[in-house]
Amino acid sequence: MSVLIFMKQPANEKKGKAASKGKRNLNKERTKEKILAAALELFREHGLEGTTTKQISRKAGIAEGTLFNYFKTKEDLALFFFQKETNDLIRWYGQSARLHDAPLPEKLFAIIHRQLEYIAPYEEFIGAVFFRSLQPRSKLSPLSLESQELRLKYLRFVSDILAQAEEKKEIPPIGELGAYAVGLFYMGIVTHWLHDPSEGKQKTLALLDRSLNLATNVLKKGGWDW
Amino acid sequence: MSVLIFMKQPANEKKGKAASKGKRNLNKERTKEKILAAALELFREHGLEGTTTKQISRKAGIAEGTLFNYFKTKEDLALFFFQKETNDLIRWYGQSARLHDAPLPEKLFAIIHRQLEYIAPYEEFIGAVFFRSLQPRSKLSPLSLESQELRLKYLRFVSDILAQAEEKKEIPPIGELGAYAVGLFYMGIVTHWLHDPSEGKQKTLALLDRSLNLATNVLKKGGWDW
DNA sequence: GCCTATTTATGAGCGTACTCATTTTTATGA
DNA sequence: TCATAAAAATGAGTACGCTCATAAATAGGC
Repeated sequence: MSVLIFMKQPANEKKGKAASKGKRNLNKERTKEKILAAALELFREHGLEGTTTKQISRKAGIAEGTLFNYFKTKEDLALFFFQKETNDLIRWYGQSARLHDAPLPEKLFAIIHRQLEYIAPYEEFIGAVFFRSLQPRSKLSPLSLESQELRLKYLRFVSDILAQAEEKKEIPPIGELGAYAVGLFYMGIVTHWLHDPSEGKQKTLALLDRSLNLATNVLKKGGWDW
Repeated sequence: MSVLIFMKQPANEKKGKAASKGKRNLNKERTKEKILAAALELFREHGLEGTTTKQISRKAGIAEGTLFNYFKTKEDLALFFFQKETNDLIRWYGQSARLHDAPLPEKLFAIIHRQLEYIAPYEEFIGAVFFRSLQPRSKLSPLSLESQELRLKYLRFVSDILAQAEEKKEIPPIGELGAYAVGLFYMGIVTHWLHDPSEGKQKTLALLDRSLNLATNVLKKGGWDW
C-alpha cells in the first residue's frame, strides 16, 4: 500500500463514481499535455525567445496564470523537451534489434545521429536551451531534481552500451569515465551542429563518423593500463 | 589617411582645442569602463538574474537608457566578461616563462587552472552565462562577430601550444582537431566545476590532472596513424 | 443531493529588460 | 563667438515573464 506514494500515476481504484479522484488527475494530465504540445509547436516555429507565454496559454486554451501552475518558468517548460527526447531515444534503441550486435562506433553513430534528427526541426530552440539543460539550477527548483534524474538516465543508458563493448573486448575497460566522455562528446557534436551551415549538416555527420572511429581506434591501440 | 577608419581608437590630432574629437571618444571609453566595472561587481555579488539593469546604470551613474547605447542587451554586457578573461589568460601565459618549457600536461593544467581561478568569484554568474557564450547568436548582433573572434583567438592560442608539443614529439601530429578537443575538454571541466561541492573544488582539480595525463598517455601509445 | 474542504483556474497587477521620441552636449566652420 | 549639425543622454512608455488574491470546480462524508 505504501508503495503507492512512489508511483507517479496513482493507480485508479475501479470502484466509486467515475474512478473517484481520477477525473481530476485525468484533466491535469490532459492540460499538461496540451500545454506541452502548444509550447513545442511554437518553439519550433518561433524559437524560445520568439514565443510568449501568452501565445502558449492561448494556444493551449487556458488562462495565462494557469500555465505557471504546471511549469514554474518558461525555461522549465522548455526543458521538458529533453525528457521526451531521452525517453524516445531509449525506447527506440530498445526496439532496434539490428543495432544490438553492431560494432561500437556504428552503434554510437546511430544513437547520436538519431538524437540530431530528433532535434533538427528545433534548431533555434536548441541553440537557446540545450546547454542550459546541463547546468545546475537553483536548488529549490523541482526541475533541478528532474534534470539530474534525466542526466543519470542518459548516463546509465550509455554505460550499458559501453559495458557491453568492454565485454566483447571492443575497447579496454574504461569504467564510468566512458559515459561522461560520450556525454561530453555529444555536447561537442551539438555545438558543431549548431554552427554547421552545410547542406543537411553533412559536415557534422562526417565529423561524427571520423571522430568515433578515431577514438575507438586510439583506445584499442593505446590500452588503458597506465 | 583612409586607414583611419580601420582603427578602433582614431589617433588624436594634437592640433585644435582639447585634441578635437578626442574628448567625446574619451568620455565614451570611460563610460563603457564604468558600466563594465559596475556590472561585473554586481554580477559577482548577485549573479546574472539577481542584477537589474537599473542597478547597473545607477551604480555607473548613468540613465537607464544610456546603458543600452553601449550594450545591446544585458546578456551582451555579460559576455564581455569572457573577452577580458581570454585576454588576461593570453597575457599571463606570455609572461610565464617558466611554463614555456614544461611538459604538455603540466602546461595545460596550469592554463586551465588559471582559468578556473579567474572565474571562481563569479560562480553563479558563470553557471548562467558560460555556455551561452559558446552558442551562435542571431546573425545581426555585433556580438555574434565578436564572440566568434574570441573563440578563434582562444583556439589559436591553444593550437600554438599543441603545435609546439608536436614539434617536441610529446604527442603525435593531431592537427586542428587538437584545439577543438581542448576547448571541448574545458567545457567538460567547467561543467564538473559548477557541480563540484568539494572544498576548494579539489575534486575538479584532481579530475583535471588525472584526465590530462591519461589523454596524453593514450595519445603517445596509440599514435595517430590510422 | 448537499455541505465543506481541497484543488485548480483566472486575470489584474508587478517588476523587468528594452525602445524611442525628445533634450542636452559636443564638434565644426565661418 | 555664434549657428548648425552630429552624437550621446535621458526617462516615460511597452511588452514580457511571472505572482497572488480571488473565483470556480471537484472530491468525500453525510
